[in-house]
Amino acid sequence: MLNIDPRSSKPLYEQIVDQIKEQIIKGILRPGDKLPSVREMSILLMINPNTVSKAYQELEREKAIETVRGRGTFISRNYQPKRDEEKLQELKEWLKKAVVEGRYLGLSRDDIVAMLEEIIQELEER
Amino acid sequence: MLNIDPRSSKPLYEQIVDQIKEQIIKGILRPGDKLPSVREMSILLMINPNTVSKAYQELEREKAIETVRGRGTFISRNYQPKRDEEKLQELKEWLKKAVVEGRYLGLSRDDIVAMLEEIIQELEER
Amino acid sequence: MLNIDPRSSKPLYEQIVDQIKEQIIKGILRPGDKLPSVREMSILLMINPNTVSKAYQELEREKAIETVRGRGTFISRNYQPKRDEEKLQELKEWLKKAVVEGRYLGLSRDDIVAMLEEIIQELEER
Amino acid sequence: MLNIDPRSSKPLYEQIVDQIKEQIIKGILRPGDKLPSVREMSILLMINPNTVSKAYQELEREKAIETVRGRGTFISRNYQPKRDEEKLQELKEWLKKAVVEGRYLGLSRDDIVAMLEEIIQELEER
DNA sequence: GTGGTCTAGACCACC
DNA sequence: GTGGTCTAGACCACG
Repeated sequence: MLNIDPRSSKPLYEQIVDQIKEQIIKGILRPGDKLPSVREMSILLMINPNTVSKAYQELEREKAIETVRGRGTFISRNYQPKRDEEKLQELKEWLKKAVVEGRYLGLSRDDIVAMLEEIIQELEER
Repeated sequence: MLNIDPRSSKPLYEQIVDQIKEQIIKGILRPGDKLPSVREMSILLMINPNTVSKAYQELEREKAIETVRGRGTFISRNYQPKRDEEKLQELKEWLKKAVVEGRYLGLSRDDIVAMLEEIIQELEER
Repeated sequence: MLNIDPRSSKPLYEQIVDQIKEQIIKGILRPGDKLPSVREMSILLMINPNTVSKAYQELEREKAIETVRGRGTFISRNYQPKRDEEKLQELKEWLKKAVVEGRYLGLSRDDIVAMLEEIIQELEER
Repeated sequence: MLNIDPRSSKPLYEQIVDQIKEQIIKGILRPGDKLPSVREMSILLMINPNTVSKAYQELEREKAIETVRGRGTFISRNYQPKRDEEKLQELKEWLKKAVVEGRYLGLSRDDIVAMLEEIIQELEER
């Protein structure tokens, strides 16, 4: 279900967070769906439970998932996007980094826009 | 000249690297321009010379700058972009992260494309 | 395990890099093998951890080793050699330097070729 | 006559030393030939006279050139190669470095030997 | 003057 | 436990 690479420089917990959010966007995970428990997930991914726990906490903080005591963890039903200036800033940083790097790789302005659109396409296929 | 935030979670040396690359793309720094010496820059930014040195070495590795022994450090004159599959992958990761995050912030597909174009615009103003 | 000479003019970190690469080629270190941690190695070699760290980072940049977060550093499993024009040029420089020097030492053309073959032999004994 | 690159990581004086020795081997410079004075050379190469001086001193130490007071500097006539264990060791280091690097670039044993022979060829063309 | 290397010692994020 | 970052301060080669 998730694809974790322990050799990546991206922290494990962040890989989990990002991929779960991606799957929610894609519709693979839907509101109300149950996530594996921390313990199950840690076995599935063969990583430390603390790491999974940290990922879940982060997702809960962002209101992407909800924990119901004694029942488990679920994709949020009533998720309401709200503008978060900080996140928005972060988002722009990523875009800028991509553009600067793209320029260095010899990409044209259109190349980069096309790439972005392709990525959006992929995420919305379903 | 550079805008360093010691409280950011992004390492200081990486902030330096990113900003210098950004200024090169923007044309603020031009091929052949001399950068402040490691010592000067460390005073300007009020950080340790070793940190500046690390940033310069990283930039040199990426061929963005060149150091001339005993003379100083300069923006590369004949930089030739070359396709680097890995860097390209990294770039896509950033874009994807931006898109996923954008969705979570309630941005539409067009919002994000518009944001990207705005960022490109800013970088190419000159 | 490694043989470091603090009096050599070759930087310590470079000695480490070169020797580890040599041991990988020789098969003494094999893909998946764990390297001593930075701290352990620094104690083994009686040098500063930062110096070991610098060596490891350089090796990682060259994809000779991989670090797994919180677990340690390992010889890369799936290293794929790729042609690198620059490295190749460097390599030729070393050969040329050896040839010129050899001539000055009174070695014949065959002497030098024999020496090279002997060195290759040594590296491939296992 | 000489081809100096101030941006190279190889020290200027070493570039001079290496190239002069190379030209002697190639026969471009012959025993008895006069070298430009330190001052002339420094102007030719547009570098600091001290740097040229350091190169000449090194060449003289290696008995590749001789200085005749008031007359100038000349390629040695009576150069007698003698085995110098230290130099020999250095030479082997270069060869080894080339071999290790070559392996990493995916070169076969024969590739490397062929490269060496090609380089010898070039040096002996005249 | 320049950058490169090294040490000692500290703090941090991640697992 | 792991490696990554940063500081302070030193020494060195090079030009």
